Amino acid sequence: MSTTPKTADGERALHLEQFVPYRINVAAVFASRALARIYGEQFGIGIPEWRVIAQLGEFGRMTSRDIGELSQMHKTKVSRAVSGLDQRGLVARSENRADRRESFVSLTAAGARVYAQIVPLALAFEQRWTEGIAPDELRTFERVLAVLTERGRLLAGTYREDGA
Amino acid sequence: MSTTPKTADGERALHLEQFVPYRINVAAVFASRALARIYGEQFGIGIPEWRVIAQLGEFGRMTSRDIGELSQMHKTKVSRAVSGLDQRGLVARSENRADRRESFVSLTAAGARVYAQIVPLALAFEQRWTEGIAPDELRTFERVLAVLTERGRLLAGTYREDGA
DNA sequence: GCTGATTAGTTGCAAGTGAAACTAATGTCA
DNA sequence: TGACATTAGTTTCACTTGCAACTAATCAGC
Repeated sequence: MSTTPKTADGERALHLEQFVPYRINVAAVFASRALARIYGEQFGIGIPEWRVIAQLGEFGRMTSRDIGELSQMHKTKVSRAVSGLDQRGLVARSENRADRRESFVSLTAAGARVYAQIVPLALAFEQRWTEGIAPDELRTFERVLAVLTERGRLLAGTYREDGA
Repeated sequence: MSTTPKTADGERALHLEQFVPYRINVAAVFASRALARIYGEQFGIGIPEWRVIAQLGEFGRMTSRDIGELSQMHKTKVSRAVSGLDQRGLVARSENRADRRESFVSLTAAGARVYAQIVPLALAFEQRWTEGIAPDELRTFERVLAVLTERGRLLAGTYREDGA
């Protein structure tokens, strides 16, 4: 694939359309946009809200801090997403008497219904998106993706989107 | 890797941390952040500006429309990036007498110097980022990424970020 | 148990974003 | 030639975002 092109003076040249950080970004934008359509148009839910719902649906009651850590979101993003979902009655907050700084967030019955409706749509999207790709190639893809994610986290520096 | 987990009632369950659209997004965010550090801190340049410079450095004089098409950016994003770079003297605009709606954009000498400085840094980043990954695995990764990008473009609907 | 550091979460603010409307120029077709 | 559609690029607007500052609560060490 990349044949390490060089300029006349021996320097390696850059071709944006082959530059992996750029390419992964473009792919991510398309995937996000397609997914956002699904839960945006049909449920009026954005990506941060979706991530909150997904975490709560999977793990049950948890704090905003844990939601942010698991879903890789900045604490302000989590805060706003939870507030919005709370106002719309999809999640409920309950005080933690043992530590009154934090509060537990959980899906309401309405929120659980939304979760149950979105999950099959999300999985169907992933299915259509990766359809026809050989399973072993997909596994390789996912393995490399995991390496790049972890190394990217380091190269991005001390910053973590959960705010620490 | 993904063993297609199911819930008690036979429905496939969703695990966000294994959900490919989510994972690719997280990886993209880390990569963008790390790269943005490089040309942000050292050159005061953001991602859209960087993409404009990269295209002009690779292809020479071109219109904003073409820049947007090649670098997958919305025309308003291109417009703002070009304006900013123009004000800072890194690009110049020249009228196309044959079609006065559009204008040609090209790197100035200063812009070309910035380009020449950033390219090796960007390539070095990519190198560090993908270091240690077996070449054939990386090729598979890139091939699958290309498929996902193209299919994502379709699944995202008629929308194209270049505005058409 | 008191003082300073840390943590969970919220809010103000400035910057960035895309959709839609807009301007100016060009293309199309009768 | 004239009327209408299309295109390149800009601007306006509403919305999202992350950072920094903030509040309230808990922890650490003496």
